[in-house]
Amino acid sequence: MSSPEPPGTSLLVADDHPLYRSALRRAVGDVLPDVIVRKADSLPAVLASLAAHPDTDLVLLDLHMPGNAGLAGLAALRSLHPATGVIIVSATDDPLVVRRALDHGAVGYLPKRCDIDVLGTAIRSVLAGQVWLPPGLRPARRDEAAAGGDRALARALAHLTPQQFKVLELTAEGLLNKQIADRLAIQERTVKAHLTAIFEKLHVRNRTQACTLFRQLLVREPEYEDACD
Amino acid sequence: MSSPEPPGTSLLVADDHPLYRSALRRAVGDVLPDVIVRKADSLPAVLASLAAHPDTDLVLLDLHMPGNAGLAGLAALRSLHPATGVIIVSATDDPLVVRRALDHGAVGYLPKRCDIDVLGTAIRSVLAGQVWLPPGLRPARRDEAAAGGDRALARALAHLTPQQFKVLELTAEGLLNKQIADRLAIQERTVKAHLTAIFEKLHVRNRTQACTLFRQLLVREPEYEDACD
DNA sequence: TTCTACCTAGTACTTTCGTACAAGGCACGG
DNA sequence: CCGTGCCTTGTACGAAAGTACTAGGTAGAA
Repeated sequence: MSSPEPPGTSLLVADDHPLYRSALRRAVGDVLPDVIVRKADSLPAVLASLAAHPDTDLVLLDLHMPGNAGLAGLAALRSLHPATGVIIVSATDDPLVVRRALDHGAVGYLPKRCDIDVLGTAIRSVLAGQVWLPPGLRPARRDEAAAGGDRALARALAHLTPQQFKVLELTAEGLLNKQIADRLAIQERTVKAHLTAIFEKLHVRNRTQACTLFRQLLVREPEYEDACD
Repeated sequence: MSSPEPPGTSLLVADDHPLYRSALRRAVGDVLPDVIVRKADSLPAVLASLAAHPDTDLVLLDLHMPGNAGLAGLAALRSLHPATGVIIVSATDDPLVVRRALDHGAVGYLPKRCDIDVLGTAIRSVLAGQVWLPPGLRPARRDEAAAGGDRALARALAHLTPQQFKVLELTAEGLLNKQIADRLAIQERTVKAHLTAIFEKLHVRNRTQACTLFRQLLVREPEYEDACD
């Protein structure tokens, strides 16, 4: 606690809104000067950055950005980089969304309108290995027993390999096996092999049911009146 | 306006919570004494009641009840009984959900904690042909231009025949054509015929995509702390 | 009655999906 | 080096899905 963060700590800010992303990055830089901060504006960019810097300790992830509709991106991150922590940054403060994010392995949840000092507190807590939630949402942490199917879903998704995850995503978009094969530059037979493994891991019997499960990850963006950008 | 409701007006209260259902029914009876009020505790019960009483003018529909996850029940009602008005009664007051309900043909939205006199006002407004929303949610009515894909989805779903709707529901549950056929006591070929028609009406190419569209109707129940029952 | 929409079912066919079993290449950690 | 997990592909097959066209029965509306 006395040495807030080790020198090698690195962090990734993922938000598709340029102004907010910059503000967030600057805020982090102010609060934690010794931390390396990178940026990404889309989910592919996040994955690319993590691939290039596997030692990244923490990602501040916007729930809604290109290539990431809802919790799917979080699940993908958790599946690909289990060792990297994820704090969700979202305009939503629906307790249900918060709890689902935690179920899927987020270690923090940051409403977008929080203060800078809160930001610092949250990041330090998380780097210290704790889960951080805004004060108003703390109770959400407690109904773990009453948690819906998201726990099981998260566990199952975590067992998917990266390629299987991609196949599942494309399947959920309604693509044919052949189309998926073309997109991934592999044979259709390989797609089928992946799907068979996916079905087994998710405990479903066909692509429609797998699609249903995966679609539960999508969280709709609430539409607010204030057009502050 | 001077004669609030015609003598033959009939109304259906659909809520799976017995206490709340009774309270709602009594409240309606107090406010509108000349109205026939029926009750239903599940979506099948609602459909059965409407089948028995096609002249029902208005349904007070809970968004979450057995057989009805989210907006699917509303869409089914609108598809089967276009002439019957529907007021959504829900614990949710998410503006997005409100607007989606309106997109799918609801003519009113009633938060569960509203006063009795508000209830009367709402019902009278709706019976007079107006759309009624609680004061705090009126703005939601205005962003019709910015409406998401729900308008198009609602239009497409409204064109589905009752049987097609059932087939789509079962398909979205991940059932095989054969299983759907068994459930509906028809031949598998007939199921396929329905599905082909459904795909065309929804402008999709296979069951996975149709399932995706239909699943957009599901609205998650927010989980509140108060366990008042 | 005639028209229309819906539900149903048929034949015949192609395409897609999914499974079973086997196996080579590759990267990584013990 | 060896084991392990992942990705890939193969063969072969059966099951399911989807299309195209036709058509009878029924019920309600014009």
